[in-house]
Amino acid sequence: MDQIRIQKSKEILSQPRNQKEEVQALQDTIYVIGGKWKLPIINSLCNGNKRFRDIERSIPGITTRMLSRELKEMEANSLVKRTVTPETPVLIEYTVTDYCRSFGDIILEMIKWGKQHREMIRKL
Amino acid sequence: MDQIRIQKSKEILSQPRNQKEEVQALQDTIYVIGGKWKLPIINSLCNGNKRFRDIERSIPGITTRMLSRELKEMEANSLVKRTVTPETPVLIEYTVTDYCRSFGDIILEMIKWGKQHREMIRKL
DNA sequence: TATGCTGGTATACTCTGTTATACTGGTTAC
DNA sequence: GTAACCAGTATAACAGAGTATACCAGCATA
Repeated sequence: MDQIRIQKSKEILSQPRNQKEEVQALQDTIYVIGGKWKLPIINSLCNGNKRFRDIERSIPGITTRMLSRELKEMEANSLVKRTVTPETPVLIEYTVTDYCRSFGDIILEMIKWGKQHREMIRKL
Repeated sequence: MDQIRIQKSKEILSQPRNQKEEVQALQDTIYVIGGKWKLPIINSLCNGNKRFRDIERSIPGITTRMLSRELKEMEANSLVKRTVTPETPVLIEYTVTDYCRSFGDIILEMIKWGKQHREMIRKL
C-alpha cells in the first residue's frame, strides 16, 4: 500500500507537469480530426485529387453526403479551400491549406501502422 | 478537358499501385483506434498508470462506464493486459502489450500537433 | 461507526455520425 | 435524344458511441 504511494511520487517527480498538457494536446487533435472520414479526405487531397467525384472514388465506403458534409466543415475550419472556375463547364477544385498539411506526419504514421498490421495478420 | 485527362494519366503513372493500399491501411488504423478514448487510454497506460481509478483520473472527461468498456474491448483485442493480484486488498493492474506500444509514434505525432495547434491559437 | 477509497455494474437516455435512396440542374458524348 | 458525367442536395431512418446518474461489495481510515 505504501509502496504504491512511493511509486506514485516517483512518477510525479520524474514526469513533472507536462502530463496533463499532453493529454489535452492529444484530445485536441482527436477532436479536430476525429471520425471516420477527415483523415482519408486529407490524404486523398494530398495525393492530388481535387475534384469531388475523384475524391469520392478514392475513398472506399464514403457516401456523397458524408463527403459533402466533411468538405464543408473542413472548409469552415480552414483545412480545405474550394475554388470555382466559372468557364463552362464549371470546374470546382478542392485543395488542402498549409495548415492542413501539418497532419501529414500523423497520416504517414497511421498508414505505416496499418501496413504493419496487415502484414502481421497475414503472417498468422 | 483533355488537359485533365493528360494530368490524370500522369498521376497514375507517377504513383503506381500503392495509392489504394495506403487508403486501406489508413482506414484500418482508424478502425482500430477510432473513437474518443482509445488513444488517451493507451497514452495513460504508457505513462505508467496501471490502476482503474488512476487511469480514469488521468483522462479528462471520461466516465467510469466508457473506461470500463474500452478496457474490456482492448483486452479482447490484445492491446491491454489485466492482472489481478489476490492478496488483500485485491490489486488490479492494466498494462499495455508490446503490440499496443506500436501506436506510440502515432500518439507522439498527435500530441505534437495538438501542442502546435494550441500555440498557434494562442498567437492569434 | 461513518466516511471514503477501489473496481467496477446497471439503467436509461441522448445525440450525431453514418447509411440508404432518390433526385436535381447543367454539360458533354454518342 | 438519350445516356452519362459533374457537383452536389433532400429526406428519412438507424445504430451505437457517448452521457448521466445511481448503485454495489469489500477494504481501510479516522
